[in-house]
Amino acid sequence: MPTDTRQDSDPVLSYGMTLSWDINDPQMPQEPAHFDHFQEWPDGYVRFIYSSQEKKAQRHLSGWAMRNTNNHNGHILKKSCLGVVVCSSACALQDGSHLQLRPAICDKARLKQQNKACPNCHSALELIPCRGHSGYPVTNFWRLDGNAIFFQAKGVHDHPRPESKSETEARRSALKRQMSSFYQPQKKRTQDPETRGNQDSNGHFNSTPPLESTKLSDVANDISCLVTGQPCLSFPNSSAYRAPCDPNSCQGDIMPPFQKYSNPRIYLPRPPWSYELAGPGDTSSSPYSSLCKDSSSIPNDTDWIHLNTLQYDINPYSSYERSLDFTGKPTLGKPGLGERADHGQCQAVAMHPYYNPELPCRYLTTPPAGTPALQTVITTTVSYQAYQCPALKHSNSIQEVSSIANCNYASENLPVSFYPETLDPPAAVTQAASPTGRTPLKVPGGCWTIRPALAFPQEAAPSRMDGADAWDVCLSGVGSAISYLDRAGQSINFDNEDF
DNA sequence: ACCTGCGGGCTCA
DNA sequence: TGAGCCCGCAGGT
Repeated sequence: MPTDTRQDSDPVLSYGMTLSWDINDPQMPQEPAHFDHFQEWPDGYVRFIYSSQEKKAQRHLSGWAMRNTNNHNGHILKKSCLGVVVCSSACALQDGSHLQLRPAICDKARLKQQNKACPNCHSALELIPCRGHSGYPVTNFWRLDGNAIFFQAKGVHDHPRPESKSETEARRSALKRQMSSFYQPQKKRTQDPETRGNQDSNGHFNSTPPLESTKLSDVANDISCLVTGQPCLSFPNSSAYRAPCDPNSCQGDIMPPFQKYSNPRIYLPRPPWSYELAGPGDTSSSPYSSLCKDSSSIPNDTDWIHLNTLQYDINPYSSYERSLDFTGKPTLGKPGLGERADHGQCQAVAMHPYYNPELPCRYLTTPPAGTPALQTVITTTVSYQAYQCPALKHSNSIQEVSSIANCNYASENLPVSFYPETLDPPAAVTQAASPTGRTPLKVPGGCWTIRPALAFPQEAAPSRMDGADAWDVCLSGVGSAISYLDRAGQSINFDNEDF
């Protein structure tokens, strides 16, 4: 039975955190009185206790791309984060967003995934490894004990969120359903020359061969990177996309009823913020309608169409979490990049925009020698305050950046908003901020913000660059976030012709 | 094809 | 010894 709202709405008071235990303890808390609601995006040094009946917990699911890691303990399942796949050139989509693909769990599949070119700029795709745990990937531990599933996370993800697992699964299942009805209409359509090869003036996709000459399975795999049922980038009725429940807990679970749309063959990712899209309902004038007319314009590799714009991990929550005295053994910081050579990231350090030394970024930062691991030195005071989401393009203002990112955070990364009474984002934010007693204010346009007064402890370290720069660089999706705000304030207007 | 869990084995501190 | 990683295998979807 889940804990009451109050408990879960407070990271500290989440039931798992109220009890003192460690995943490695010989004896786990017996007969837990309460269970936490499942957290799809656990971040920070958190612990949860789930019911053994919780399906997602049973499957050890996570929004993060976690791969199994052998810890030589049959009773404790350990998983480490794979990070996120991005374009090596960090190319911006027309709306300013960036690729944030979910790394394949399978090593082979992941290599294959990285060998693909970014269809947006034809650069290589690169894997940003997670180094959120003292230079190592964030690890999650699962342990079944009695009627409880104990979950413990160690580390703070230092990369954007990938596409969630549930999104991927839902998209694939949706794709399966669509593929059956796809082939016939497509076959007919390819006989119509007017419907082919005229989607992209840059030739990015217009050379895509007809599906008849393309393995359907390939198409399926590629399209599988499209999102779950977001039809043709149009939002026929934005209200249909408003999450009927918390977007965090329901990511991918709540599938837009795409079947009802007239042309459901092409699905584009549902950006995180699509949950909140409440703009003018009719977007039938979307430029993407042209794409929808012709499935032959489906890019060979549509992985890139993952507009995870706002999934940057700002995590005031995590900062708060890190201020706790974690029961785990502190881990001294380790050199980050140097030890990552085996991950093939050295080159990325030199080439990858995310690692650009001239562009201070969390991905680049290496814990200074002698600096305690981040989880052990947190004294971060997260000052929640209202901040107005700016409605301007690509600003260098850290405040604007952070506010945007936190808009997302507030709506999506709060592991506390899993209750019907918190389904309303403002309510969720309010609850999230409640530990500090500070309540965010609603921003015109429906964007709720929580702005941390301080950067992360890492950023606060002497060796780290100015926090504003870091924010500015790392939050590469801000452009699209702002664009979204623009759109939200006006109308949903996707105009990426590359689609 | 891919995900997932398991487990052997290696390196390093 | 513990942590982290790599790899292969098997079962499932």
